[in-house]
Amino acid sequence: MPELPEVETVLRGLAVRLEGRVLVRLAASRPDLRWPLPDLSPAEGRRVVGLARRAKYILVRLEGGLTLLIHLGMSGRIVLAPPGANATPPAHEHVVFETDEGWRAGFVDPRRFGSLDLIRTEAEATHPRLARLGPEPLEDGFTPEALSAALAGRRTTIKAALLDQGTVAGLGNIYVCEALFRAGLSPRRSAHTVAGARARRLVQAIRETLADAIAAGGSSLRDWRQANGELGYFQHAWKVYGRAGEPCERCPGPPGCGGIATYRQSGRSTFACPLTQR
DNA sequence: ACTGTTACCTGATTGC
DNA sequence: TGCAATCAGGTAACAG
Repeated sequence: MPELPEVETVLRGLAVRLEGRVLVRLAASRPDLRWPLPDLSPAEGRRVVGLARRAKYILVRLEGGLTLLIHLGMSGRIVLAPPGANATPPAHEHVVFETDEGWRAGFVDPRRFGSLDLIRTEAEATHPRLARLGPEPLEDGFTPEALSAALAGRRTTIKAALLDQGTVAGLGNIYVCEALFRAGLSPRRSAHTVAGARARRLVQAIRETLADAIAAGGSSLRDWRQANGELGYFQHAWKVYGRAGEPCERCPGPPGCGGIATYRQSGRSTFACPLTQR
């Protein structure tokens, strides 16, 4: 569920309570999420030296060269509880961290597509889940040249290529739809035809979409919340996602356009304006 | 190597 | 109202 802006939002909320603190207790209430949970005892008693994000992963770096690697999957979130708060944990809270200040951070994930690993910090770059990720879209390495090089020769659609975390890291179904709308590119366009001016437009559109979403605290679909319990509000800024049949803001209105179209691409819902996205 | 499909899991919504 | 079918923000494993 959470895509890059939501993960970034969770990370920022979590950092406030974890950075510089000692993790005095880590406890799992089941043996696995998507994969078996690691033995968390090596992390206990260690100080958090910093938090970072790579793609949709949160990296909690601990003193002594260990990193907690968190992925929220489709339904994962972090629920913070202040010291002395009512001890009833939320439903589907599978793992909890407690700091020396008494704050608790619970990993809540009904669908359990999320994951938690404990790895050596020096092995981050070579970890199987991180090694093949493409460039961070908000960093300097994500250029039109890099994007068109990554798309060259690919016979799949631009939408599928952008959902591939090896092309660019952190996009999911919502932000791919939104970025393609902003770029004026059809989700069905062949990936390899996105080069030159189209690649420049797409890089810009992806950057702007993500930056705007982060500024809004992410999108709150259903009851998704930030770590501090607040709702993000970027869902109100969606131009196409979830807006099937509505007129798109770039179209002059009827006649001419049946509104925003929705269709399935590789099992996922796509939303796009059939007139302004080519 | 590349591409599309399936599977993992629960809960909310939709349709009969 | 009840129940079944469908759909969800992700990604790894698989088949072709």
